Amino acid sequence: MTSSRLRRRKLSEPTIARLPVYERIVEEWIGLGRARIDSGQLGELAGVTATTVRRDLAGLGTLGTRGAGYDVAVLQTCIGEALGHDQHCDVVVIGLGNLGRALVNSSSFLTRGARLVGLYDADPEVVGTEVAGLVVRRIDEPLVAASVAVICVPAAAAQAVADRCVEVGIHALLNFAPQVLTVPLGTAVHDVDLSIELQVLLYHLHNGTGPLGGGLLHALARNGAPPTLPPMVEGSWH
Amino acid sequence: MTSSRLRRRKLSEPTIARLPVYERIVEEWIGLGRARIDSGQLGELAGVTATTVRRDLAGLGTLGTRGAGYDVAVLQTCIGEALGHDQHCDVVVIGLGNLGRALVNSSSFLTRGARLVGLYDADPEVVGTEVAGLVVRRIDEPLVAASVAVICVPAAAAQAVADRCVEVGIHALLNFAPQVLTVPLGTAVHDVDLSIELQVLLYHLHNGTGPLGGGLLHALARNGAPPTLPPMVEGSWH
DNA sequence: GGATGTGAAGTAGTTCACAGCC
DNA sequence: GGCTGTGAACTACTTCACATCC
Repeated sequence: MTSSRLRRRKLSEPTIARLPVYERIVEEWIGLGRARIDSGQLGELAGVTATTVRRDLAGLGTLGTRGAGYDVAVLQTCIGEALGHDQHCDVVVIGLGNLGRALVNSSSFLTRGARLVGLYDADPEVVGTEVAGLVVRRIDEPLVAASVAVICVPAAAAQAVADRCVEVGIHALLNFAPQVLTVPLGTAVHDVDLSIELQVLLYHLHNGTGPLGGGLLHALARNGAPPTLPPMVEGSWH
Repeated sequence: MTSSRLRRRKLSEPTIARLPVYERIVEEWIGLGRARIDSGQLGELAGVTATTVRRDLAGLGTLGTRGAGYDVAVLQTCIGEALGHDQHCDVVVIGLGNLGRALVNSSSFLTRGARLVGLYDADPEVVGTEVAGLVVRRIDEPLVAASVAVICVPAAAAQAVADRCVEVGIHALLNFAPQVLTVPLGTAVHDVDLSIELQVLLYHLHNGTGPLGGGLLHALARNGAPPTLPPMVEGSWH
């Protein structure tokens, strides 16, 4: 089952962040019944160069066939294994305002490799209701055992929530609150700040090279890639 | 008003993404009544090294005072100017499901430099209601003039929405749908995939250096920074 | 022929180390 | 003394170019 040509070398951070993108595209192609994809096609859809795709995938092992591209089933398997989708990771979501609900109801957020095991909220109106198949518990109830906590509470409440996570042994936090969290050594916090994405876009609109025509594109799309693709561009600067 | 020591050199992409983080921290300090901050403090709160902070800020001009750090008011002004907060940018949000609502109601998303000018949704239940001070319009009504569209519709609807944005002259799209968008040259798409953040975290949990203790931290927090800071770590790998 | 996989080159970003100024 | 600002060194990532294999 596990491909023998699998390699377990350490992947670079940018590569890891691109793997979920490749995975989604590959699954789209599988859904469309297509059997193979080459690095040029995958790169165009993912917004990166063909060379980058090949280097990223080569890091997982010898997945392709020279002259014929990649088998999408092989890619799905190997990318999934690299991301740890063969194992399950227990996740609790704390805070079920609009953002928390958007995440737990998303088709893509908690699907692969993650298993939702607990929901918590402070609002008495929300506690006791069922969201995404789980009953929401009071935020001051004991947290169930989990590996990851997703923090979607208001900024003012985030630090207290983080403290409680640490107490019960959750050492990986995904923090959506715009609030710096203080945690002890041994706990990892990853901040996701949705406003940054818009801020960066605004920066480029104001300071971009040129008045929003090709100039912006050069700033936004892949760095100085020649516009080989005639009618489309998928800019994913990150 | 505008500081004369302002510099307008081009900033690197990672620097631009860190400026909103510095801005938020500086504003927190202003709210606390503190007058100055040094690169070490700012770096610790932002999860980067002091050197990185100094290099980032030096890109905006000569903002600090040797021996005394930075005046928080100066930082707020200069970072705000760099990000274009002195100008306003018209933004429409399309799709008012949980994610769209989370964004327009967020305290930080549409505050600085952006002005919300239109909301659109397909659901007849939602159309006509008021959200964040604006009446939601039908998604097939003409879009108002804007510079940026934030796309929060389901993946299946995203391409049609993008096409309509391009038609009415909106050439900067912030796409939250897990869907590759095809747009003509001259339009910039920036994809935000919330699931990637969790995927990357899962990768590190499964493949991290060590069994989730200090090992994970080293993988997640600033790359190999010596643990000088005694009780806290703010990991922000990105 | 055609597309992968990869050494080599190039580019971008970070960190070091210290001169300069308060 | 302390902290900024920055050349220089270093590290990481991307891109080029091509040998390799189907």
